This record gives sequence, C-alpha cells and structure tokens, in this order.
Amino acid sequence: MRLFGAGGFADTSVRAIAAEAGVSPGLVLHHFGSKEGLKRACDEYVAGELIDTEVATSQQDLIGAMRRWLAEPDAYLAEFDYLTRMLLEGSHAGDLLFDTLVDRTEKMLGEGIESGQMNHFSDLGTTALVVALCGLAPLVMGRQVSRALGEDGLNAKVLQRLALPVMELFTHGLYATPELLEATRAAMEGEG
Amino acid sequence: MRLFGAGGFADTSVRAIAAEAGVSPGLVLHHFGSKEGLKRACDEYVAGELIDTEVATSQQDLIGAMRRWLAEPDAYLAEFDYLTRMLLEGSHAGDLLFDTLVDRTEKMLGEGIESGQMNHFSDLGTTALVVALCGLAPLVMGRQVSRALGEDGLNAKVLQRLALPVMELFTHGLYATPELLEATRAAMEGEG
DNA sequence: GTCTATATAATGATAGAC
DNA sequence: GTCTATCATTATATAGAC
Repeated sequence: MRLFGAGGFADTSVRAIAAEAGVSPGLVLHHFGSKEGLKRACDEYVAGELIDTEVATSQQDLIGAMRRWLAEPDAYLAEFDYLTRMLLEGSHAGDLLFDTLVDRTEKMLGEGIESGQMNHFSDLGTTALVVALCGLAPLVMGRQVSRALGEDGLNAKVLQRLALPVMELFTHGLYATPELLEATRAAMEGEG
Repeated sequence: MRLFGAGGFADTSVRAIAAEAGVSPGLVLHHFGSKEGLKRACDEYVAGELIDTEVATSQQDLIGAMRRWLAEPDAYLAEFDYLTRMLLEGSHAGDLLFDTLVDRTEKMLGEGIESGQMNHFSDLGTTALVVALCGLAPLVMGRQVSRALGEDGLNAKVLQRLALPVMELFTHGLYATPELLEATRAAMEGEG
C-alpha cells in the first residue's frame, strides 16, 4: 500500500514490494494470486480503514476531518497517498469511495443548513460535489501544495496553514458583490 | 500527448504511441532520443499551449477561464488530461506550471480586491493557493466529477452544471455564521 | 526520415522443492 | 508458507539497411 501510494500501480513492481516486505516475489504473487489481486486487497484495506472507521464517526466537515487525520503525522499519510491513487486511477473501489464521500458531504450540508449554521443552496447535490472536490484538492495535489509552501511533503503543518484561508473563503466567500453570481444564474436560465 | 494524458506515462508504451501516429516505434525513439525525451517535448508543448496563449490573455478568474476552455469541446480536452498528469506526476514542467497558475491567481485576487469586487483576506498568497486548488480540482478529478453527474467524461455540460453551485459558494460562502472562522483564528494565534 | 531486426533488461506469473 | 529457478512477455533502446 505504501509503495503503490508513493509510486503508482504501474510504476511499482511486485519485486520492489517483495523486497520492502522482506519476502520473495513468488510469495507475494502466491498469496494474492496476481498483482491485480494485491491491488484489490489494498483497495479494500484502505477503503475500510478510512471510510468505515474515520469518516463514519466524524460529525465535522471533510476539511475538519482531514485536519484531524493529518494531525497524526505518519499514521494516515500512506493511506492518503493510496486514497488519491484510488480516486485518480480509475477503479471500482475508488469510484465507490468518491461517491461515499460526496454522499456524506451532502448529508453534512443538509444538517448544517437545517441547523442554520450553513447557507442554503439552489442545488444541494451538486454543491456537495463541489465542496467534496475542494476538500479533496489539497490531498490529491498534496505534492504541489507542500512544495508551494516550502515543505517537503504533506503534513500537519501544511494543512494547518491552509486552515485559516479556507475558513475565510468558506465564511465570507470570494466575491464581494453578487454580480457574477447573478450573471451566472441568468446565463443558466437562458440556456435551460 | 493524448495517450500520455489518457493512460499515464508508465502505462503508455512507445509502441502504442507509434501505432497511433502510424509510424514505427524506432522512428519515435530516433526522433525524440528516448521516451523521456518525448515526455519533455509533450511537457513543453502543453505548457506553452495552455499557459502562454490562453491564461495570459485571461482577465477572468481560473474557473471562468476553465469554462471558456471547456466550451470548445475537443480542442483542449487532451491538453487538460495531460496537464493534470503533469501536475500529479512530479515533473519540473508540472511544478513550474502550478506555480504560474498560483501566481496568476494571486495577481487576479489582488486586482479584484483593489477594485472592490472581491473580499479582503488575511493571507493573500495562501488564499491564492487555495483558490487555485479549488479551480483545478474539477479538472484533476474530472473522471469522478463527470461520473458523479452521469456523463462519460469531462465536457462543457459537466462544467456548466458546476458553475452555479461554485458561484453561490464563492459569493455567499458555506458557513452562515463566523463561529468556525473565529475558532480557527483563535486556534492559529494560540499556536503561533 | 523511415523502416526492420535485434539487443538487453525488467516484468508478471508459474513450477516445483522444502 | 516460503523459497529458488525459470518461462513468456513486454519494454526501451540501438544498429544498420534503404
């Protein structure tokens, strides 16, 4: 899982994995049937580890959950690397994971709106999709983010430096006037 | 460029590229020196095509520019696929591209704030980073986005459906109360 | 410029001993 | 369960003819 996450599926050989594990390449393939079988096992492990245990118990938003995960430096970083691979390299498990995250985000938004802590939106489902995308972006592009902030990899410090700007952006918004929003709304109605 | 963008660098063989181009594998390697040389040539082409011609002339924000690009269906899709590969698979050209995008975003924010169209932020540079991340997220995770919206790939329709939720989110914000923002601000000051 | 043919190395997978 | 040895395939890259 660590090697797949760091180097990708195609770039990581069964030999490298076996060396890292301190066993022979033959054993790895005997145990998992094939390289693809090993990938499936990793998928199930990571999806279970992240989705079932962590997100399920989280009442906060994705960004807050992310920050909490990253607060434990080495505990989840390998899982996050693998998670982004799952999301980006098309796999059934990755698709399922993404849908689950969007679903949970939608539920979270619904509760926030009902309690008055969040604003109302014209399209809850698509808004949840956008919010989930924004929450995943720092993870998926973690290499670029940490590099831009002068760190050598995604860690708690990097995520912490994003926290305040994200909160400002998500509290006051970016645009000071509703002009662009209204223009977009008009354009949408014009086209159907 | 199209094959690298669609399948990734490691997964795309010189043979497949030569077949697509209708020439022999030997010619491709003779011309570009090596597979890595071909990648460099693609990097330079895409970076030049997107950065120098399109973004430079754009006075709008990244999201607006993105929508304009996607309005021409097949013209830029291959470039976008390759662009996300550059951003995600660590390469010098990809790093340069990301930095350029963040720089341009910061300039755009600065102008928007000065003209009163955008809100003020406590950390302009990091805010630009976050805004750029949010703008790139639909491209980088285009496969998941289009799948979630029932389309078979990123196209103008998909981006259009994101436009209004994005505008609502960036105009009114997500949080209706400044509680979480103030809590974050307090936590930041508490830690330095 | 373009091809065929080939060298060389690495890969996933298998077979069989222990 | 674990290993060594090997197979068959595929990959990048090179050499040399046209």
